[in-house]
Amino acid sequence: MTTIQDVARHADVSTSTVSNVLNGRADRMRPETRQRVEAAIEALQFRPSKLAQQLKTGHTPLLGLLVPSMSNPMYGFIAREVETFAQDRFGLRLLIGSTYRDAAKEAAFFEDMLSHGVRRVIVISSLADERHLERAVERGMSVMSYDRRATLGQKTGVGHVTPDNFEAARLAADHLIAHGHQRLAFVTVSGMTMSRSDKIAGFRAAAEAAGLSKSAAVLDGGTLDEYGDSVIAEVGRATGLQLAADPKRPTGIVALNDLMALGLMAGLREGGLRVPQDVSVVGIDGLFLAALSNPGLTHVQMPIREMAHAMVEAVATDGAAPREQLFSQVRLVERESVAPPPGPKKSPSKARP
Amino acid sequence: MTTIQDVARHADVSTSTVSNVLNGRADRMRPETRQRVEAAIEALQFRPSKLAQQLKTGHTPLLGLLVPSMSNPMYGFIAREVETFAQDRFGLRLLIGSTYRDAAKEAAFFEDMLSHGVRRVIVISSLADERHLERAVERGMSVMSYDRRATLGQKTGVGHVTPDNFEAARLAADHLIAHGHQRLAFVTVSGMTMSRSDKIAGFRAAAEAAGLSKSAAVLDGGTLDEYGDSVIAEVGRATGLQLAADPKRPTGIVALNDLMALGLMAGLREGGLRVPQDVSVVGIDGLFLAALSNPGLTHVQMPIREMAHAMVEAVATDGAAPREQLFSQVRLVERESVAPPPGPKKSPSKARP
DNA sequence: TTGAAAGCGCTAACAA
DNA sequence: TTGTTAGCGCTTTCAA
Repeated sequence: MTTIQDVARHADVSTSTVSNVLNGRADRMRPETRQRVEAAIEALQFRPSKLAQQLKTGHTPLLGLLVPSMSNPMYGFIAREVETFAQDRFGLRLLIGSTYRDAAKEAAFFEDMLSHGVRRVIVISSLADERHLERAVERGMSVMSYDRRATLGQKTGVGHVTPDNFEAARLAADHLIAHGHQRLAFVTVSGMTMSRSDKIAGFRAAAEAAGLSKSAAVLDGGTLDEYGDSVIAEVGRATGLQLAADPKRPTGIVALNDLMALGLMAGLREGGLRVPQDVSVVGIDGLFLAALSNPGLTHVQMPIREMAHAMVEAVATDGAAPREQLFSQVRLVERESVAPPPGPKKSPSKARP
Repeated sequence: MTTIQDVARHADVSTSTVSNVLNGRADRMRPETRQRVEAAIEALQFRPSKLAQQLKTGHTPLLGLLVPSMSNPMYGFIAREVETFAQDRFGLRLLIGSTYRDAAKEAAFFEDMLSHGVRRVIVISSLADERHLERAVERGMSVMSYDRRATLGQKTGVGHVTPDNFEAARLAADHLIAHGHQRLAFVTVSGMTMSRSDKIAGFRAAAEAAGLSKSAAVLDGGTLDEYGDSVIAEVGRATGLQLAADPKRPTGIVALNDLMALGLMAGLREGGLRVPQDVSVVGIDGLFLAALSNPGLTHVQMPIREMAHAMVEAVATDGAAPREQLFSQVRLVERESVAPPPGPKKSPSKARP
């Protein structure tokens, strides 16, 4: 491996001179010297070891990203946006880890990041508390958390970026209501997270505003095991199957997210129901896969890219970018999974009971 | 930050003694000494800096993974398997990069890996030549390439793991043929890669064996732009739409991969055709998403996890594991996207012309 | 059984 | 304008 010493020798200068050209301090030397150094670098194909640079400076151009599972298309998309932006804009490479929603794995990731000298981490966690994140901050890390609001009135070193989950679910429920649905349901999985409760609140607010509180239910489809990605679709499918067998089922359903909505549609179909003729479904997220489903899934699009960029900016510019952000640009994308409710119902225009 | 010096001072020993307990050489000291050191480590919450260790030893417990795009569910799945296995089995963390199928980005990734001291890299590349990989090997890297066979008779430092693409496509085409299809097509995108040509060969072999060569076509759906993941589904959809308008269209289609198959089905549907009543579709890959589509996508399942593990093993054990492997355990998973061809056709049992 | 010391490749005072 | 030098935190001879 070529070192800075080799270059110095080759160019007949000292290592500090080489270091100076490496670090943009070429003004401190004669142009001729600089050229000799550059020629030597080129000739020897010298690439400074980031390892050594890091050891010396304490900084490493690495960004840590912790997701529940990389194979979940949603997290995959976020990861891609984070990686591309971090690299193009700040020259940061991405160190990624899947936690499978396991606290021990999450803690181990932080330990490793620390010992690797990584001081910037973005976390998508569904863990109940944030204490391990706080501890990382105390140890000198800059950490941004996705999809969790800051706990009210609690000062923290951890920054937060989150979409407007309340509004997203409200929009989804409203869309169903506007089509005349009166028996509504929000389908989720076991375990309450901040974003889930925000969505539920949004869903309930829409129902209430339409005077439908009594016929709006929140359905818990079951537990997510460690692999939480294809699994969430499975939970959706099981729920769909169950719903199909229930004569008092809702006619309009808001799903926790797109993957669950896709599973739900599959389950409903397996149970002999048609979407949207028998049941309407709305997802939340904005996955491109929603455009491929049959029927195309109507969903609420979250500003994923913007949020990914905001998180990168926050950890990369330490302090210069806002660390608490709510992204409210959620919008409904209409496809074919929503229609008026079936049967002898009033028409949408006079749907109020 | 706590250093080995702090620990040594706290335990009243030398740094070498601390280093010895850190590296499992506790036999070289009195149990009492060892205990003092361990107590100090615990008390100070000391975690050795991997940075410094790396600089000294030249090894870093990092694995590089280069994929075309992390947001492609297929690559996301591979990435997850690679990461989990590398971490659980070898304690390796994952440094990941998306290339968007761009040669410059790919080269830059290798440069960075090198300067970070990363010596193990797994690459999923669709670039035409492998010279940049060879160069990395020459510079001391251990690299495994996915989905590309070694070029025949060319000795190389780059290892290869690939599924049996020929067999996968053959299986898919055979399945269609067994259902009585006579007008077959393989739908792909522009640009030939090794795995694509293997699939095409397998498809053709099946057609030929059934005496259907003349009515088996290879369709190029168009170019993949830099974002090649949702895009491949778009290409599929466009192709489906086009096919729907063609009265001489094939009745049985093998898609390059599952994502393309999903897009194809959406396009066919948009064009007014029903799958499988009008056109049958078979995918290749084994994405869990295929189970959610409507109709459920029949596809050929590749042994992704096994291949991911094999690649990790090959780079992690340098030399101890085989570096050239073909995974032949491909199998057809039947769902609902295949049926006998429509119209006044012979029945499947006497389909041979 | 333990410690002193050299050095991995680099940066950045400080000197010259 | 250029060079000398002291580390960054660790591992590993070699000596005591």
